[in-house]
Amino acid sequence: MNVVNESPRRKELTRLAAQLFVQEGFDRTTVRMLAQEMGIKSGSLFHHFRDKQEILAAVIEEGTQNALMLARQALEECGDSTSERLHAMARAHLQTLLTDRNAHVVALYEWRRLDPAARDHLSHLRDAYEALWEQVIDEALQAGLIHGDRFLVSRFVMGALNWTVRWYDPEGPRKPEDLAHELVAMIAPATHVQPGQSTKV
Amino acid sequence: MNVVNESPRRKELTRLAAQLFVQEGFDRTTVRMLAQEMGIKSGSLFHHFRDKQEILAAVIEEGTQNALMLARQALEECGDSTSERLHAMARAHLQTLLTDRNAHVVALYEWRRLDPAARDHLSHLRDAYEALWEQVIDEALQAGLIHGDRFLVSRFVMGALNWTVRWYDPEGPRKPEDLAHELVAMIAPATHVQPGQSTKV
DNA sequence: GGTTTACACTAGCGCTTGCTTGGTTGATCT
DNA sequence: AGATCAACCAAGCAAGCGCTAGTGTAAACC
Repeated sequence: MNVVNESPRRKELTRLAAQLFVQEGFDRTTVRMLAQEMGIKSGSLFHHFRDKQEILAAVIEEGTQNALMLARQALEECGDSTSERLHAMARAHLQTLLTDRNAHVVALYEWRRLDPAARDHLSHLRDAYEALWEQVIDEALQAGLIHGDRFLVSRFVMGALNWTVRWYDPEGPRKPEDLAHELVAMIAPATHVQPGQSTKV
Repeated sequence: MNVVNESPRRKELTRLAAQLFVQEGFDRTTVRMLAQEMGIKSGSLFHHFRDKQEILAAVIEEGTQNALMLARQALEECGDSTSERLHAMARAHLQTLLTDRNAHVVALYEWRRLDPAARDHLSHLRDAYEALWEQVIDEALQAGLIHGDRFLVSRFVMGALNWTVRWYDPEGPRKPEDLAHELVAMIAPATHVQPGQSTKV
């Protein structure tokens, strides 16, 4: 059984699984549905994954790794100002929801279906991501850009962002950039944003 | 089959079902588990509900009706100022999450498990609740209390609030009142809050 | 006093589930 | 040419699923 490695085939299967998990939910997605989507028979599935749980864990790990990487990259590439860093984080978050939507939706909705071992492992990844947010929010608090309780503000912001998967329509007129702008404007109204952009209301 | 009426027995069963749906998720909760929790045999369950779907719909309807009622009541009882109305809505929302937690978590997490007919019926209820929010946010926008896009701001606020079920600990030191205060302070920092309370930071 | 109603029971049908088993294929390596 | 190995398949098992049929019983109603 090809349980340990990270073959390209396994990656492709993980991507397909994410799509099905979003459409049907984890519990309603049967191994036979997964196999069919992948163009193989259900028995063959267990050559790539130890069990159904491991497919879920693979989907979530993939998505979270990706988000973490993109957020770190966004922070490195943006300017030093606190306002720019807030923007960069919000934009990166929303862009991953756009480009890597399935894995993220699964991570948000099916987290509780993970068994304790997988949950423990993956929560470290998630904590690393949330730590990035808390750090940037800390900076914004110290700079007087936003006000309030560190813990509560970061939870509220994460909530507002994560909730977007429920209503955001990538085909609509609003771009991730617009949402990020609006969110930062909402919590830090006095902010001067990136050069070249006016503070729209 | 006692499918139509709203017997007290049925209400009690709905409450128990909500608890199990939160613990296990809808799909993982079997009719046998539900029956055992209710102290009856699985066959007897179908005297009270047509099928398993109907139990889910009952749970969600109960919770949403409740939230809508409490929000309307809160708006009637609070003062006329926009700031007070914002506060009242946030406080009411968080208090329902505290007192009627199970039904709300089910409504948030298991919405997609509803069949189309039930979803259609219940979405009207939910829309009525969200309309209350949009109305209050509209007032706040017009009063210049907060700024931004009407649609986006209300979605962000709903997200921040709904997300609280993921991290809020009712046993902890923070009261719903505190969260409501902090949220309003975050999006409307210049607000003068209720008499007798200082703007804490 | 007979009928209806509400609520519960027992027993199990028909089907689906995650997963296993034992074996085949075709490419790659030595 | 033989060995190795990932990838796949056909067949099916044991368990569990939602739900039904038919029955019992005590209280409520006419």
